[in-house]
Amino acid sequence: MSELAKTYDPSAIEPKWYKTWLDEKAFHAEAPAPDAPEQNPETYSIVIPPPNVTGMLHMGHVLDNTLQDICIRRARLEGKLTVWQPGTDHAGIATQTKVERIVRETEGKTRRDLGREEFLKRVWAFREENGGIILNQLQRLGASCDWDRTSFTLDPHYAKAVLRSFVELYKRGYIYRGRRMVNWCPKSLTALSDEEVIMKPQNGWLYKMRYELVEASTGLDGVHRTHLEISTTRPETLMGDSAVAVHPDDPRYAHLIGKCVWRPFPRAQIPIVADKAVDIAFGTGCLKVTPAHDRTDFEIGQRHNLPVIDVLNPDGTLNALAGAEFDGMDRFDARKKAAAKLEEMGLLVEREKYSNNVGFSERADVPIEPRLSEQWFLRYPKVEEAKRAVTSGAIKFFPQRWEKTYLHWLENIQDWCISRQLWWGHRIPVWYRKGVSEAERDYANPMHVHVSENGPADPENWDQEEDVLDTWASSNLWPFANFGWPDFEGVTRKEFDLFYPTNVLVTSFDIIFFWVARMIMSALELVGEAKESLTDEEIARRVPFRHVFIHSLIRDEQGRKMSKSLGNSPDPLDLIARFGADGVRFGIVNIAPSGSDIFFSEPRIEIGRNFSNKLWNASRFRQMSGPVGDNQSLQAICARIDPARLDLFDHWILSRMVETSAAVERVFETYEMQAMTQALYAFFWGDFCDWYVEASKAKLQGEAAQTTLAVQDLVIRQTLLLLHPLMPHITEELWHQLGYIAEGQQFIQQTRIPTPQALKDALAKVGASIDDTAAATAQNINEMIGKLRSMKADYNLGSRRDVKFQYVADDAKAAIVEEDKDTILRLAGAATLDRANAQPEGAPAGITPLCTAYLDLLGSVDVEAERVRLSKELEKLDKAIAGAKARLSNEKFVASAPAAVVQGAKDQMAANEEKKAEIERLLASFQS
RNA sequence: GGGCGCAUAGCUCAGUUGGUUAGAGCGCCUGCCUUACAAGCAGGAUGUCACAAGUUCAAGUCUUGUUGUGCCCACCA
Repeated sequence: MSELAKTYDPSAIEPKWYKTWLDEKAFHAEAPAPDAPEQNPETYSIVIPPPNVTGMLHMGHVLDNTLQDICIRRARLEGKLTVWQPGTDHAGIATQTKVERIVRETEGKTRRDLGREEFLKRVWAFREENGGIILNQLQRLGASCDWDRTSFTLDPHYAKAVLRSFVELYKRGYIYRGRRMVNWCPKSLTALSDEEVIMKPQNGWLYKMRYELVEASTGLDGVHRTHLEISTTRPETLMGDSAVAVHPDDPRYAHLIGKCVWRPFPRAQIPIVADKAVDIAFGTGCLKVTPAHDRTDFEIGQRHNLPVIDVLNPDGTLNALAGAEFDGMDRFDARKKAAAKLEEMGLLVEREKYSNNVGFSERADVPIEPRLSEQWFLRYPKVEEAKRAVTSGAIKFFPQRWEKTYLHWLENIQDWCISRQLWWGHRIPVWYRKGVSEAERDYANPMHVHVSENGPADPENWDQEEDVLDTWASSNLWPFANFGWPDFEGVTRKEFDLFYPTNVLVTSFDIIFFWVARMIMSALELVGEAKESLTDEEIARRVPFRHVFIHSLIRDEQGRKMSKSLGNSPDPLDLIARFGADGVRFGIVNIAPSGSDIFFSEPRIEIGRNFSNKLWNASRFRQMSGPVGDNQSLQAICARIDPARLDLFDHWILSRMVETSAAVERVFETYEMQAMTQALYAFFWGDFCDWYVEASKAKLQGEAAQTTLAVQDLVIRQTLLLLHPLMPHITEELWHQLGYIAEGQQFIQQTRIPTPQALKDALAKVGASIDDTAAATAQNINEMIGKLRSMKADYNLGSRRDVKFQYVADDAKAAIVEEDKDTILRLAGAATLDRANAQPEGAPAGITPLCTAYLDLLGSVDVEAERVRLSKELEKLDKAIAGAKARLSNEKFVASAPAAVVQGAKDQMAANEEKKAEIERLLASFQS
């Protein structure tokens, strides 16, 4: 134990301890060996939401992983066998796009220039180089993951699980091939799921144009028409129009149904069809139908057998079907050109500014195209059970309101397009027979299509499906694939039984659909025997986690999302360098409300750094106050307490310690982590440092010194244990510096954190039970000291220490004041505090819970100022008394309120009236 | 269009099942380098708890409505 430095320097402490923890495998846990005495220890497990393998740590990761680490480290302190499973996600589109860009920039080549095999080599090489970065960054944050278990979604064991899940779901009829409208990203050149499409309001134009009727005619409304007027935001696709639709009940057009209009270019007759999807009230009530390029239009087309005319290439340029003049043109250029051409032809009626929602590709950030294509789809399994998992309570969301979001999504669930036209990912384990064309392929015929984990026995006769799986179709196996599923062998089965289901999933709401719901459904379907439906008991056994802790998103100070392009995302490593990992952890949790979004602000992170320093200095003071005795256990410290020497302040701080321990314990029932930082901050800084330590300074010279130091050691010990999950490094360092480490133990985490009851019991055992009355009296003394300080400040004597006070009190209270006079003098900064029998002449007075105190101004009191001050106080009291009186005189209140509340009001009023009388007396004395 | 939140001090937010005179941090003002800590200490000012009605002995807290604001979902061209 060396002397601590004056200012805490985390850079010296944090890496040192992290390295030691790693070297000693402090975070590693595994199932007990078969011959171990304890075969079924209490366990606690979490799987990390795997970050993208090439990702960089951002503030969202900091919050998410700090919260997980808090849960994990607390579980260790509770003596549980604890596993935090780390790993990374291959992140199909994100990673592939990144490497494609690098290849393009450095070699001027596309992935197709390189070919699939060569390109994948580049991605693996890139992953080799960058794949560990984010994990190292998590280590710098202090994350206590079991790194020996680090997993990657393309590892062989994981790939096996992914293939197994595909084959099983296929066999059970959940996966099928279909030709459907999908969301197509013209930049990434792949299909996307609905969840990967972000709707954004866009300012554009609504074009109103005319389609010439083949035969002009008069409608039921008496209007003679030669044209139909149609509104569209996308004139560039009109070449793909194969009909115009009207509502069947629309009197304006009913007579035209079955007739034709001229599509202007390429000029062709297209029919007018009736369909209820048309909104009579929108625009003119006529809808041009482009089945290839709009979902609704596609459905209308299906109902009316309309041809699908695809005028777009996969990359978003127009093709030859759009006509020679548009062939090869970008879709947005084509929009202008099509509008111009309509205008030339005299068919453009008007163009008005218009704002509508357009779907954008989440990754590439370009407008997606609805596109008809052949894809693999998943009909979600166990949807009903997934709802029941939550409604039955097998899975609980915190905060609970997210359950509604989850259930609502399940109510409206659509089949999931799981194939991606990418190379980086799990290649779909389907093989097509060579020589059988796509047109004649029969998916039910095993001679045409082969689906298995290992492929056909005669691979030379088959071609494997080119597509890979959506990344989320592999990451949804994360909670069970990492604990040995599907082929449990030896000890992994035991591990699975011990660590699955995991206790809690910690994540933010934006991936409830992407990941959380899908994990639940896949677990319900795949963990255990194949079954049509599940009972509540089976659901409870299969779910991947018991709790889902949803935390908020971190935004910048103006409430904007953090993004690279805005440059508003602080670099966590920079913050860690300046404030320490513990400081950043404390700071970010301290500003993270459970409900709404978090507005990041650096000054608020500084609080964490400041708190670290406070903790450090309080420990330093302890070290300087006297030699550290036996601190190796709760019992050893308690044994150093002489119960006869415990004073009011000791009882008070011990009682606050127990209360704070209970408050922190409650936090882990609801995951309201912010409450933990607030409770610990208020207790350690506000109660312990500001009051207890200051009050005990005098005693350190006296006979009670040993007991006082033992109480300090006890409080600091409990604080370190309570704080360790949040601030692991500094607490570990202080644990060792102050001699808390027990014989034969290496780390703080090996200590069982005492429960509030255990603390009380340990104290009781040495005859030092906490005396609540004494604690309350100490509180009164604190209030009295506050009053004395305030009186000094009012007379500009705040910094003087030679101030003289007198007081008037009854004998009982005077005894208390006399008993603790030294402490009061010291903390109030006064020279004397003498008991007087009557009010001294012309001295300003203050009413305290224990006495009326008078400040000796040596005759120089400003009478007028004093009167103003007292009048103000009197006013406050009058208000309080009037309120209490009104209530107490109300019979209904006295009759129906709980007795304690009524009594409280009475006591309060009595005390206030006493105070009031005192003030009135003082005021009167100034009148004379 | 449907759903979910939020609205409390200048700022960011706490405020348990309704129950004394509504709190914290930051910022601001005053005074302190008081021997652990200036990343600190002491003191101080600032609130029609968005608005309106209702329930109740009692409402920041519960109910309804209004306004403002944020987010999620949805095929109005």
